[in-house]
Amino acid sequence: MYLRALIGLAEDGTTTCSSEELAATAGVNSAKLRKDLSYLGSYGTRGVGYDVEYLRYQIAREIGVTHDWPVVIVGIGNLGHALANYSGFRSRGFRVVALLDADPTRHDEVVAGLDVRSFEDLESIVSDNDVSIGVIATPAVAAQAVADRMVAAGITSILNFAPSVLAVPEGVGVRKVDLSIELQILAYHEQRKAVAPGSEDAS
Amino acid sequence: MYLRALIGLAEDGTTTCSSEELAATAGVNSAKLRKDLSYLGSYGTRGVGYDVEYLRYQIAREIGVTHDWPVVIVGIGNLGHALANYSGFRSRGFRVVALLDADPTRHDEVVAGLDVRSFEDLESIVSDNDVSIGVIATPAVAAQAVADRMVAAGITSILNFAPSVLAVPEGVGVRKVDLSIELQILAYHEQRKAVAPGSEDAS
DNA sequence: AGGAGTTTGTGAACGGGAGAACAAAACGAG
DNA sequence: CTCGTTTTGTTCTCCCGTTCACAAACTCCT
Repeated sequence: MYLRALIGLAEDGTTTCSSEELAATAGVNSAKLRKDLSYLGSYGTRGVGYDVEYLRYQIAREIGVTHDWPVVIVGIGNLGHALANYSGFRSRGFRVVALLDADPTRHDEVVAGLDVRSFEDLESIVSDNDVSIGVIATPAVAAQAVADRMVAAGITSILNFAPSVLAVPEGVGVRKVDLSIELQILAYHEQRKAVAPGSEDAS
Repeated sequence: MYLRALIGLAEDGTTTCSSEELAATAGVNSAKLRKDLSYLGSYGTRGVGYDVEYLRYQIAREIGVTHDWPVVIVGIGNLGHALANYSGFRSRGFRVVALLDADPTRHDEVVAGLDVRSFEDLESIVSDNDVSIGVIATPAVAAQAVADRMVAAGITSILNFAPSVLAVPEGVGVRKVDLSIELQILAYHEQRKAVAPGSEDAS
């Protein structure tokens, strides 16, 4: 998030910024921002602030966006389709090297300039392209099997969009994004507002 | 998440479950699960466990999924397209009532059985359908303007997929989902593994 | 009926993140 | 050179979520 904010500031022509400004742009408290940055090193100048370009480079280096990360996406339904086309991945240093789907009827399609290939090709794609990150956009029932296969093929980080809990070996990273749970959280607060307008729930 | 897990158990024919089982299914600690459920009330039976159907209904009622929530999606690019078609929304009680885009060249399209309409129609759609939840799937530069317009139209909960911090008045709920930040977090841990294999960073 | 075995609900301890506050450092004016 | 101003880096404190541990409560078997 700080990197995003810094890129925005750089595009606006800002060369120097204080923790207060950067924190406001990123939407956090300035003390928290300074503490977070201090874990990376001491890249600010007291009395002056942070050099936007320098800090931007340091954060980018630290979090690894200087690399180009190859990614495979499994499950080319609606969501997989959108992820394959999502420009935010490319601009953040991620390169989608393959789209896989278990359904043979989808293997004719070309999505985002890539052939949709058979899930059976996973192992060769992973080893040929040195892929370490996989994205699961399948239905929930298939997610665990896909994850197992990914791990066996050598993938060590998984981004899971299926609404299921994945069991993976030690050392494999998993992050889960559940689109409808986010909406449910909003709906919950909406309901609270409607049930007890302006007052705390006491039942 | 607990509701998801309960639905899964119900589909498997399970009628009763212990906190231990449900916690394992949902991927959390059993003590945490019991404490979370205790905030809703005392719906379990000591020595027996929880009745799956009963608990399922109680959670559904509490979080508001018994309602049918109308939703508008603004920004019908790749992501908006996928969200409009995403079956997970419908099955969780959300109904997409309109798709809006500021680009007139997109107004011809029909996505997920709905016409893509002009962003100008926001106010009438919101009042006609009593919409309180809006989804922003626009580029980052447009997000704040869309949010302002949504708030003015009467929307009180916003799910933001654009990578920007939204400023909204008190009382308006905002949740942010940033797809590429999730990948960046995975890439960060990947880099750490590569730089210091099997050892802690000490620099 | 009574005891053994389970499982919930909750009080207490632990850990970690977030904000307030302050010392250290840099810069500029006189 | 010195003093005042600004802003970082860091410590201290507070608060909240998580986990442990145990009493209360329920079932089943004898």
